Amino acid sequence: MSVAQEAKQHILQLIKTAVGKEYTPSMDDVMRPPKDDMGDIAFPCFDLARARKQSPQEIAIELSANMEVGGWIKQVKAQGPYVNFYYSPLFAQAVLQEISEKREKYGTSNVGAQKSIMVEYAQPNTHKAIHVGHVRNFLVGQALVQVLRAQRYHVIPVSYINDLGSHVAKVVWGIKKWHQKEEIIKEDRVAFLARVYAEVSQKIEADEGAKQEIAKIFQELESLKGPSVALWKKTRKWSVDYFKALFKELGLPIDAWYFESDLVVDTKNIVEDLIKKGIAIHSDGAWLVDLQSEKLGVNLLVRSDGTLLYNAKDLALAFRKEEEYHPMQSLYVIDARQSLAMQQLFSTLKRMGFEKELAHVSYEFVTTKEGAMASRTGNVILYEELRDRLTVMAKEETKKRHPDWEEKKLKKTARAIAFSAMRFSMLRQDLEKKIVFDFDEALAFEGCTGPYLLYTYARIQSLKKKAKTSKVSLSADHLNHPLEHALWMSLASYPEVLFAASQEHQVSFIAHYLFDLSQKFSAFYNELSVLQAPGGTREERLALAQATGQVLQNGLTLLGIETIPSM
RNA sequence: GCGCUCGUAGCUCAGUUGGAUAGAGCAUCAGCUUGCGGAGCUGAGGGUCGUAGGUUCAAGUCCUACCGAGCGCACCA
Repeated sequence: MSVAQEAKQHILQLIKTAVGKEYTPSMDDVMRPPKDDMGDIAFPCFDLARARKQSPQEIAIELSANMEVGGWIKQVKAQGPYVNFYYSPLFAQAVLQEISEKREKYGTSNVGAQKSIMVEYAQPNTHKAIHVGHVRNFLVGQALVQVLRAQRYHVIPVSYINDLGSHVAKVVWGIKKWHQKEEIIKEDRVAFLARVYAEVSQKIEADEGAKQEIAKIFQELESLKGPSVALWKKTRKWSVDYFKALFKELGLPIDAWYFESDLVVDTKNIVEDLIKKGIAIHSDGAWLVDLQSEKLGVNLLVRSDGTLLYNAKDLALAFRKEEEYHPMQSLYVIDARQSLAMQQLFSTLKRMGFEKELAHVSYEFVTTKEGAMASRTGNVILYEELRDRLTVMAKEETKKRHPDWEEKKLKKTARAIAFSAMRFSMLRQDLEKKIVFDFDEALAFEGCTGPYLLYTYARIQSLKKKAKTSKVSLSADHLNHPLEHALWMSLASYPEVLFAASQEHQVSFIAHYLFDLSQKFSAFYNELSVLQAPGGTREERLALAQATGQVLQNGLTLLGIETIPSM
């Protein structure tokens, strides 16, 4: 239990004692007052007022008079209908001590120690380009995995590669039709496939003959027999190799890879079984599971030409995962547009007797100002373009500040800054809100951005270096200034933020917290001198700064953002 | 038509699960460096929280209806 939680428990005990036996307050009954000068923890007396038929103001006065303060609690005060508690320097000291002892472990807990969770994310389609929409999925998935691991959940992150959809058949057809003899250089392979995909999508709009040819290729690919298979294998490998390199570049944790093309046999067996059991029914030549009684429409599994649909293969995937890892819970980090398909999947699995806990971690997609991105039309902002523009800009800015730095250091720093900007902009938004991508915003390094957080961290490192002492203060008696108080209160709350993020699958909580913490540190740093402060104060402020640096690093690491000592 | 999501300052977003006077960033304007890193800090202006009802001691938050935007709803993934 963190110091902050312990303190809250203590306060709950005080309240319980003062109120009497008929009442046991819970963690939810106490809150943060809206302003710092109102205290650190507040207890509203409205519920008691109703039970006792007494005014909440009177109760607040009565309760606060009946409480013994001491230790971490400096003062208890009735303010209107609230009882407000003020923490003492001993509490601040305990927080700083906890951080300096636990270091990179500060904020973690072991609530997940007995639970295994599989997290499926990073599900790109081969033969298509990776755009900033995919990037949101990758980075959210990565951060979620790391946040869950910080609560000691046993997490199995997996990637599912869609290498067999009708989009693949389109590309294979397009190459055979128009690009059979072209030599594609290695660097251009992935872009070439994306170009062909857009080209085919546009040209065959009303071409029934072409659609039939593509359907035939699809059948060949699914059965792995026929003249198109070799070309599919070759181009598929181009994409998969590219994904592996890209995931490595982003440092995505992935313990298992699944491929759609690898699930065909399993899927056919499952569908057969569903038909036998009467769960799947025949309709207009296709096979489907009727979920209308659950208001989920129909789950279409097999086309009238006998080929399999994505939803069917997802069933096989679920069983494959279960066989190989038997996780207690499975999370699917997938675009909100697939909410219905997800519900259909879960419902169908349930009818098949699949009993594990399943949940869709839904996030809204990324659009441009012109509207949704679609590989079909080529209206996309590619990952590489974003990365390269950010990197160039970060390098220019860094060079301006450090003309003496050598190329290697410059590059490493610029990369960290660029990636921090990209990651933070993708992670700071609530998952249920779409991101309207705008290059001007994405390239901003000021305000609520990744580079601002790195900058705060770098300043703290510089401070530590200049202090020329590794001695850490064990007291906090002088940290009474409102700016210092706000800072250590914020440090104390980090474990709770982390916990909430892990339970609600909202990594944005951490992003907002870190920004707020940075602002509080900057305000403190700007107003109060650390190195020039008198003896005891100097040591304590250094400890406060060091603790801030530690928490910043912990949080940034969970978000996948690498800190740098200077920038 | 049915379903899901969203609507908070000019723009982009928070708002700790119903609590005290609704907060940040960007943009605009005015300041701060012979003091630890100005990618920073301080201040100002800017709000009928989409609209109308309801629930209650208390509503940006919950309920209902409506308005607006986005997405989904049988052979795409």
